[in-house]
Amino acid sequence: MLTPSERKTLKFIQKYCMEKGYSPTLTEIAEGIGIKSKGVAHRYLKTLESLNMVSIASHRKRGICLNLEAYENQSVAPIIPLLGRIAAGQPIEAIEGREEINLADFIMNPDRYALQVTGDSMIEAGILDGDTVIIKHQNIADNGDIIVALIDGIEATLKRLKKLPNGMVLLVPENKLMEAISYEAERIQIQGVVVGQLRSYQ
Amino acid sequence: MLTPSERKTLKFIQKYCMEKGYSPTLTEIAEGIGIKSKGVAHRYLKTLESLNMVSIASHRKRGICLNLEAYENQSVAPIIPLLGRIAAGQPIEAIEGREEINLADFIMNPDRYALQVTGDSMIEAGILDGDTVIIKHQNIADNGDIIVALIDGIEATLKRLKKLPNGMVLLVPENKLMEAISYEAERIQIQGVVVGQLRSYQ
DNA sequence: GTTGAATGTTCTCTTTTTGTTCTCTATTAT
DNA sequence: ATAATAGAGAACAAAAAGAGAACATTCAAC
Repeated sequence: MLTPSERKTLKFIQKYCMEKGYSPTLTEIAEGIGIKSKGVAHRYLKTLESLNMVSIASHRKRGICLNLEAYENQSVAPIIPLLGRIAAGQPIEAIEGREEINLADFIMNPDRYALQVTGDSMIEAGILDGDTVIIKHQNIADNGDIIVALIDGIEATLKRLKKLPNGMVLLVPENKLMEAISYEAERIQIQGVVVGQLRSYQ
Repeated sequence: MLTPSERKTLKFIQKYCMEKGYSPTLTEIAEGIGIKSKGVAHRYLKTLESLNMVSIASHRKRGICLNLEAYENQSVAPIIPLLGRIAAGQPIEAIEGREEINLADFIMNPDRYALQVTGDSMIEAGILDGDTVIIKHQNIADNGDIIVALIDGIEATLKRLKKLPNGMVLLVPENKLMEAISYEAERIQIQGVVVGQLRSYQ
């Protein structure tokens, strides 16, 4: 059984690794758990190692490795429990099989990047002013995709793509107050396709 | 596990390639990660190559290639580059300061969980059928919060909360086709507050 | 082709940061 | 009193970071 300080140490390491992608130094751990001595932090770490909670690459800097099996219940990976499905007028319905979602799967990929959306042109597609969209970098897109389009090499805009049979493309806003505009295909350069969207209410 | 400098190098290359469409030179990498020596940059690159994160065409100029597959299953921090702000009719505007978004911020706290939304009751708030919402578990909420409400201990629903002065609470759907319904406060139990929302288009 | 600037590669060196191992002290529960 | 838990901090070893020189190779201009 862990002592409170050891538990605190483990929690700190978990959080740090999750946020940064690499493990903390002894000094950072000491600071993180509110003590001044890295020697003490080292001692806690040794205990955690002897309990197989972590493994430590000797003398390597930032060489702490969380032992996932021992700590399955603690979410170390960017995973949150997916409790179920909520619909108006129903109890929350549990989802069998998938019990958690991994945010990394959701959007992480090296050719993805994020853009913050300004304006209301896509509100009827559920993309609001201030939302963040995840873009996959690619130069072609399918009909109906929401794309980042570069018009005449200058203006950038987020619109739904519609290819017209006559070599024109239509950029369709999802907002009744705005008009779709058609362009000659040569004027439009596709910079990427929206593959995800997220919003924070905090 | 990568050292912070190696990670920084990888991130820089990733961003550079995304923006320019070709890989940076050693001098550019050195400059990009804030050091002066291209020899050092080369050393980091060699480490990344040995970890299969990138492949390097020997002696070729700008011969760095990101190794997508290896990068994927690597447990990296859930961070993606935030390239800028997109508004209709403007070039993409760079955001100073924040250059990446950390998905872990979304979910760091252990009292968060996810729910998949069914139904259209919140579409005017940009929460569509099939979206996932991140819920912070708490029993009280402020006026205007979007909450998971349990009605009479049975039905669960996602609505915006409005407290009425007479001890009643109003659960307001964000959909013109639906009616807000008021309940005696005792019948409503708050299960959590929506702190985030995400959607995948894949 | 030849040439020269730009770039990649390989080193050695120094400095800084970090890990490891101690010893000493204080507090608390049994 | 004793043992377990906490903490401070010194001293040393080792790794990582960085600078920069020297040389090799490309590649584009001539």
